[in-house]
Amino acid sequence: MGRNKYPEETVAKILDAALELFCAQGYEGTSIQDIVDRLDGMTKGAVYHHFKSKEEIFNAAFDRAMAPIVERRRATLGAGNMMGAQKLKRLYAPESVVPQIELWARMHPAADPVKSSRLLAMQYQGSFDESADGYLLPVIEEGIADGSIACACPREAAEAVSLLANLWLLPLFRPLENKGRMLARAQCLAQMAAAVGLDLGNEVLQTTAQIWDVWNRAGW
Amino acid sequence: MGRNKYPEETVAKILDAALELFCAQGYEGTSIQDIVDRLDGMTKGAVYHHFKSKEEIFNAAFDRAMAPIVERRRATLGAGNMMGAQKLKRLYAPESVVPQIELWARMHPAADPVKSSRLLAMQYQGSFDESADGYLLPVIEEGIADGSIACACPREAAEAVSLLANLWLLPLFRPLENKGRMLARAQCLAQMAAAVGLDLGNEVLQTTAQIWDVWNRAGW
DNA sequence: TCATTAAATACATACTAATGGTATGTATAG
DNA sequence: CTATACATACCATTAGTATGTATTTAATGA
Repeated sequence: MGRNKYPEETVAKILDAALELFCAQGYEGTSIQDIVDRLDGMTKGAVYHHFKSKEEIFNAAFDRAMAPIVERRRATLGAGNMMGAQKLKRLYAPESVVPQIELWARMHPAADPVKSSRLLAMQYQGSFDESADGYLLPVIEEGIADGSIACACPREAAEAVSLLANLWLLPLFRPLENKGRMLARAQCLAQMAAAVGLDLGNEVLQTTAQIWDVWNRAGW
Repeated sequence: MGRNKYPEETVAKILDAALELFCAQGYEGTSIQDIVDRLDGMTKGAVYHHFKSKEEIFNAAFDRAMAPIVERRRATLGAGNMMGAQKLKRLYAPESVVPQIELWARMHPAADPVKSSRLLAMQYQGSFDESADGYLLPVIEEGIADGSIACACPREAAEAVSLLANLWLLPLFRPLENKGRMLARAQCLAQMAAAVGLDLGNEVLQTTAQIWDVWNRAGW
């Protein structure tokens, strides 16, 4: 076959297949050939025409999947009529978190830290760069500036809360027996956050309950 | 060469080389051949005679390195003359933590979550299984039983504190600019722990300062 | 506006080097 | 003599590359 009129469809197919496989089998557990095999009839040449390495495919796949979530959050936080403290609560309200969870649920990452080590590293780094530095810290600083938040160590609080929210509250890479334990984690996190000046809001428990349901509805 | 009179020396050499390489270059970044090349004259046959897979070498290397630390901690916590609260403080006192840090400092893991993703996964899993379930939760429960600790969510507190201590306070896989920021993390962690009933002790800041020094003395 | 052509693009095919692991051979210790 | 501690030779899989080919698109000219 020669060239395709709509190469972006090919790219989309590659990224769809890659995302699913990387989630289910991990980075090292997924070969380029595995991806190619899901691209009815296409070959490795197509893949390496559009992407220069496995690494690039991995990043592109997740960037693409995350893009709508990121955009949504940007829009939510962009509104100028909220104080910092309000925005903080918004960040952990169902309407902000659930779409993200639905994405993760669709992606079905393997509940095995070793198999998912690459994903785990991504989430770990993202907790600092994207969550903490990217939006949580700015919101906290906004809150401090407008007087709605009193936090002595904004950066540290942002990092700790992000890390706990992403790698502990969400049971992405380790199974969690039941809803009760997840709610306990949420409660615990909220208490710890409050101790450093961050009120995550009363909705956190509701949010968590919804997360659990979304998670399990997806067949976990 | 035929067989060696002291095969355990061979095993030790393999594990030493493996540990260093896995830390510096990561799991996937280290090939069996890399290890073999450090075993003056020996070949892959030797390696695969003593270990059945790369995975097994990885685990054995870290188990061996951690063994004295684990033993030491067991001994410390075994003493029956301390209350739970005391033992908890002991866990975060310099004499308990510094040996562990010295080990990590010798191992020099790459400060790059992706390169170190496998190590990160190990630490992540260890934070639950070894740290939280292994010794922190038992100590907390002991403290609750003897009345020295009041903690409403022991398991959750143990997990959260372990995770933060291992993956955040210790800057294993991400560089940390200066001592001040590390102390700020310690302070923040102590505050958060206190909020769920865990008093890590006044020594935590001292411990952290020492950790920083050990870390940097090792050429970070 | 439309045919012609040149160039860029979208793939397919064939290949390479490196890798984890295995099968098997051989010398030595016990 | 047998089990063990290696060495040697080999294999299948993998990420990635080099190159070939068909088709789309852009440029050209009338």
